[in-house]
Amino acid sequence: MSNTRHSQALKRRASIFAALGDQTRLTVLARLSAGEAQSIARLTAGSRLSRQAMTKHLGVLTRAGIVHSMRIGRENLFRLEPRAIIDARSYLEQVSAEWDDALNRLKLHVESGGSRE
Amino acid sequence: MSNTRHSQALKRRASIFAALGDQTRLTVLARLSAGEAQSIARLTAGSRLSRQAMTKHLGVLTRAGIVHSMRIGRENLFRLEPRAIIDARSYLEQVSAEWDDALNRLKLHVESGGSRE
DNA sequence: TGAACACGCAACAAAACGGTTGCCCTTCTT
DNA sequence: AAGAAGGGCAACCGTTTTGTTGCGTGTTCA
Repeated sequence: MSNTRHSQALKRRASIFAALGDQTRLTVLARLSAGEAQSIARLTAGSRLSRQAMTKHLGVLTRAGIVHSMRIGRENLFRLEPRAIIDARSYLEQVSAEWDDALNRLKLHVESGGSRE
Repeated sequence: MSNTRHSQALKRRASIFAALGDQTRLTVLARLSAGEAQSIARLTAGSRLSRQAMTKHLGVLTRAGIVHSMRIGRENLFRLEPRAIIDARSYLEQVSAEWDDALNRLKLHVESGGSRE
């Protein structure tokens, strides 16, 4: 079934948006969007969270593909992974484009006085 | 504090993304992006959910400002509200732009052989 | 008018979420 | 070698989310 593949894409997108749906994680993202990879301790320093809480948030972002990490010595450095962001962005572009199209069709429809389909 | 206003914007954005972070709601959005306002019963018909579950999902989308409804007779019609979508989209554009900038700066930095800061 | 339709509200249960605490291990640093 | 720094793992807890069920209300239509 092509339905299955479709459903997988949907699930993945949902997980990306879900990962973005949290203040703390958006803040982390803002810090990482500066480009520099940062350790858990460093990311924790700027917030009121415990290190373990931050670790969990980073886990959510990682599983959603928004971020990825590499171990360097005793540190675990996290960096932004823009592919997921770009995917989410293009999805929203698509939705709003479809909506615009629908609006334009409706407007034309009304102006032309048509009533067929 | 300007911090408070900032935090409010963050919270709102997070709630928008959180509302998008669900398969069922993404499916609803896809249907509504066709442009036509649809009733709860009609939206429910295409899914395996109960009407009440769908009602709750629509509540989430409504509170996030992604959708709005109007009562017509005995029906409650829901329509897409693109402002929230556009806001979310522009945020993602901003993040990926910042990230691109960071990458470019890094690349320039490496190529020029600089090591300061 | 009465049945069918569309919906709201409230109570409830199961699962997911966000966060904490305690303990342990590895890696630096002195 | 010993302490400090960075972090993983698992158990636990309160809250939120997601979904269900039961029941009541307004609307449409034959």
